[in-house]
Amino acid sequence: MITLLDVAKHAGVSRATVSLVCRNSPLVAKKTRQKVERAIAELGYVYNRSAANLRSSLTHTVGLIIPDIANPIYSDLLSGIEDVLNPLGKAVFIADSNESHERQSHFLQRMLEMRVDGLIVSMVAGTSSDVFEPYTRIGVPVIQVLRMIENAPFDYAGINNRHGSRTATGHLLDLGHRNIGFIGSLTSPSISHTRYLGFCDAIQDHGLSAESMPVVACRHTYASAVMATRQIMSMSPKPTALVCHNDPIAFGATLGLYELGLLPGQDVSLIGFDDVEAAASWRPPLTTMAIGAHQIGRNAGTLLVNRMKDNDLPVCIMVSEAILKKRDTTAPPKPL
Amino acid sequence: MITLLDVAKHAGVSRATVSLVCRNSPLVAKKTRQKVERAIAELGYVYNRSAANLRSSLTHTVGLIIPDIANPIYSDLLSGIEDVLNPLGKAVFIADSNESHERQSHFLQRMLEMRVDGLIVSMVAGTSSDVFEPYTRIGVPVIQVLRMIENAPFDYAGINNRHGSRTATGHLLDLGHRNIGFIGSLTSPSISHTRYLGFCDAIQDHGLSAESMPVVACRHTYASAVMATRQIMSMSPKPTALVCHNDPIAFGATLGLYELGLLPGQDVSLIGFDDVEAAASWRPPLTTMAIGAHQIGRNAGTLLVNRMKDNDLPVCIMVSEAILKKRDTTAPPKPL
DNA sequence: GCGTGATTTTAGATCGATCTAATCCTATAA
DNA sequence: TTATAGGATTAGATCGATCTAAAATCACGC
Repeated sequence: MITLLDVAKHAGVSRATVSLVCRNSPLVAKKTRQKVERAIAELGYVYNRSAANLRSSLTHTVGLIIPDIANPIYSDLLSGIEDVLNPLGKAVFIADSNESHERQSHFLQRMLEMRVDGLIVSMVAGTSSDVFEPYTRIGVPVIQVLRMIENAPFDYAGINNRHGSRTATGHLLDLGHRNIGFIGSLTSPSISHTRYLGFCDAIQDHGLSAESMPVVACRHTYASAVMATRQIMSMSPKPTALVCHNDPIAFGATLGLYELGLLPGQDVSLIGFDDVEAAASWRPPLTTMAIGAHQIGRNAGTLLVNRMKDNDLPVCIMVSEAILKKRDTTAPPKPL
Repeated sequence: MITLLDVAKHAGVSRATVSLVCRNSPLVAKKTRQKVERAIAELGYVYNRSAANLRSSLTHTVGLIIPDIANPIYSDLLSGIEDVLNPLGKAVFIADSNESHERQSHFLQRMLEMRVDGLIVSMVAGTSSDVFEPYTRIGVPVIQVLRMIENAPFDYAGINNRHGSRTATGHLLDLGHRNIGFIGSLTSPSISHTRYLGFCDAIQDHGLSAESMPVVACRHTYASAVMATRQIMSMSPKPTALVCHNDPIAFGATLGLYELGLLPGQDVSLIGFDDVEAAASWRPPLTTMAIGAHQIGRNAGTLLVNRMKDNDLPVCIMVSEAILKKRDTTAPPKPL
């Protein structure tokens, strides 16, 4: 195995110099750098990160733990995070907890052992802030993203779910709907509940009773959403519009409506949440609340960068507002 | 920072013993193990993987590079890989090349530097086997999955795309369709072409001319697939059935058909490829070719395990057959 | 009590980088 | 010619684990 020493001998310099070249240090003279780079190429030297990490305090590695790799918002989130961190030479390592506490703590442990410079986590529902204690003890910053623990001493980047949901519901009320159903999520109950509160806010804003509106919940599969739609459409008062916890559920709901012989946007209005890539190209194009997952990723990345510079900063909570994307699944209710 | 030495002192044993405990060695006596484990807990010791990796030859880490984290087949693939590797104590690190050669080689470099024990890669279209040369030189095994380079000296786990596509097309022909369109992929042109060849095989099996059948291609977004569908349905001969490169494109095609006022499975038959989770719960449930991505992941994991045991094994190509999942989007052509 | 073999434990060298602080150049000014 | 500043380079210690081979301990029969 070729090491720094071999390269150094071959280039006629010291190990220290080669090490500086590998790290693009401005200290080393142009000529020397070229000489060393040639030697590296000629010998086929491969940098050993374990050795580097052992000696230095930074690993230039950050961990990202997400609860569901199949949910498209997380690929947007990832690209936002990488936008900020890659230019700084940080590699982002992704792990999918799959909504399992066991898997989540396994990855937490592993990432701690590899001494990540920081951790960004969208945590499994019901996570206690205790699980991050080893991180705080060692001084590794933790950033929460999209999901958060109340009063936990960690930065957070996410959106205002309650207000977004209120806006979504308000949009339907403004169109004239008076019987509006809510399809929540069993998979992320906490966010779903917050969005339900926003739903109630809007209903009450219009002087109506939120308690009388039909509510169901489902999991994040089309089959589950189709079933929930069938269920909610048979409840009374029969809804003329549906607020869905997120876009995948809204997609399932359109399929459910098709099956009932109802046209989304004509017979029944429908609004989603997240504005995933597929929402605009769905047929009919889905009205939804854009959360800007990419930007949230950038925010999380920035929070981490700041905290890596100075871990004594006060806790920072960055909450952005969701924006209504009016497309074709919402319209005034059909006259009887 | 607490090290092995601190734990050793606290427990009244040597560093070596603590090290053995950390690695669950059967060498250490039960009593000693408990003593050490207590010390670890009391001191809040965190294992330092960089130090371990520097000294030992294995890092118990494998790299996985995929081209599109948003495609659901890769989450199935991942879970299959983890099924095999996690029980052996290997951690899988995922990176998304996003179909970019630059990103792919960046991750290849990084994973090599961290000395992964093995690499599983679904490579960007047009990748040359040269990019893996550093891996072979150092002796790190590389496994190709789902996508492969012809004649490259690496193991492969995937499916028989040509035969699967032939089966899919044959199914439509058996139902009586004679004008069948093919919607290919611009994103993975190589696989798409192979599937097109299978399409032609089936057409020719039935004594028809493949050249006369309408063919279009699109990207992996619903919008692109909707447009492709509109396009292909206006070509002549007007197809009564469509073979789609994969399920997401087939989903887009159903949306396109709805928009044209055509019912999938009644007015026009439709078959996908992959059998992603959403296919069964789609409305109408999508007929497709199941590739068993989870099992392919297990196969890739197994190939890697074998090769980690003995890197002198001859190259092994594991090609499984896709299975027809007959659901509701395929039916005999409508009588005129 | 002692030899024997199996089981546990350990000392000390080692992996390959980075860090610190010192030294070596080189160019310019006095 | 020499002093000096500043840039470029380096020697040697160090990070925290694992490995090897040897030593210590234990169990047991004679």
